[in-house]
Amino acid sequence: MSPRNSVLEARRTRQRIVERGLTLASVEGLEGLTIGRLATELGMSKAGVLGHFGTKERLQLAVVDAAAEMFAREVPQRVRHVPAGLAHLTALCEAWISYLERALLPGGCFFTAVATEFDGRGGPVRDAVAGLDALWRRDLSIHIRRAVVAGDLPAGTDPDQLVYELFGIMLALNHALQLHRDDRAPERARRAVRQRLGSPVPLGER
Amino acid sequence: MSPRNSVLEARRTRQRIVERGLTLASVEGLEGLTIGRLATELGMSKAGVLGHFGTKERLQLAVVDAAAEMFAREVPQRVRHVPAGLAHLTALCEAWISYLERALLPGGCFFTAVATEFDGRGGPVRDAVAGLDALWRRDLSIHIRRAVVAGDLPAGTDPDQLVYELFGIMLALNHALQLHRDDRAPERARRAVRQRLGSPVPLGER
DNA sequence: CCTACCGATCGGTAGG
DNA sequence: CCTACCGATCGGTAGG
Repeated sequence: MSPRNSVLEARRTRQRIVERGLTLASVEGLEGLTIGRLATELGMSKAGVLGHFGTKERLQLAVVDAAAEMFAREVPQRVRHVPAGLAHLTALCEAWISYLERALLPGGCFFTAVATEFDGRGGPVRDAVAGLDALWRRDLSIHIRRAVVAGDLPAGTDPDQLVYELFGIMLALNHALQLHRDDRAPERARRAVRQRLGSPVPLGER
Repeated sequence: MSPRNSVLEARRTRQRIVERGLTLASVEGLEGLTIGRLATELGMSKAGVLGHFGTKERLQLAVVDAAAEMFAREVPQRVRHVPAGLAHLTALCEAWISYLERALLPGGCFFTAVATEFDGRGGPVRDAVAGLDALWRRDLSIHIRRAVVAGDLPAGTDPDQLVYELFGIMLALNHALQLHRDDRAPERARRAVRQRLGSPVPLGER
């Protein structure tokens, strides 16, 4: 309510908190993300941080939203110009691998971390993560179906099976990168994707 | 030091603590495993619990050990009678799937949970988990090499690539079971394994 | 193995 | 957005 802080400035502060929270949570987890530490790192008071959200759970949900936006920006939006079907699916997988490889967040894939952290519990955070995961699976599934209809994937392809296997490839990539810092893992992920989807059309020929 | 508590009884108490700790940690994580909660659930004092380990970190390491023993008992030891090579590898994968499917621990695979929880940090707990993970990969790799030498897997097979893909299948299984309670996931895992290793020898013909 | 205690930190609130 | 504060819980220690 200080006259120096306009609504716009408050919104910017909120965004700063959420962005720092996302970075912190990727390493410490969403439960290990504490208001006190966040406040210290931002040079704010705890009450100043919490005031933007009300409760820790709503802060966690805001961080989940930010992670979803980041993933959308880095993966699906990067390839939105690629035609639907197999080409799009292949481009999505490459963008997904690249996203994990570049490690934009220090703790690796935020959703993998939060999914394993919250999968044994109930509550809105778990529901939000599960919902986003399901949405993403559906996106992949749609492109697989298109590719099958177009004859670019074998007619007998089971979309859910392929989604399952693609998820496995990416989970294994995140695991190898984060736990073993194995820099040959991205290459293995690409090989595994290629085996399932075929070679991508080279950039120059698109 | 109470005369009623022999060394043997102390060891049994220690085991009770570790077992309960393993169950708790599979849901709450190794950091979310608190000495106070463990004490309450066991009807003990905090000091009584901590006395067996000295520090929380050593309690965490004891829980990691117990998880490794459980996994060894449930997966490799169950198939130790199966001949080395492809048959053994196939049996290992089936035991691994079955282990995840039966969900002996309420939070799913302990190592997946702890690996993602600690992969962004340093310290002995992370090192212990990374070491066990590497050991398990090596076991799988050895059987793959044997199978290639015996001509049961294609000559060009890259062992590390196959280990990578098998890990992905199991990580995806744990993910689907825990986050979505998707009971068709074990079937998908089996199909994916079959595609890579071929059909297992039926039980009756072994 | 217990009671009794320590300083630090947790999420959150009151009041401005 | 701040200071000042709340009860609860954290990991850990002293002493028996």
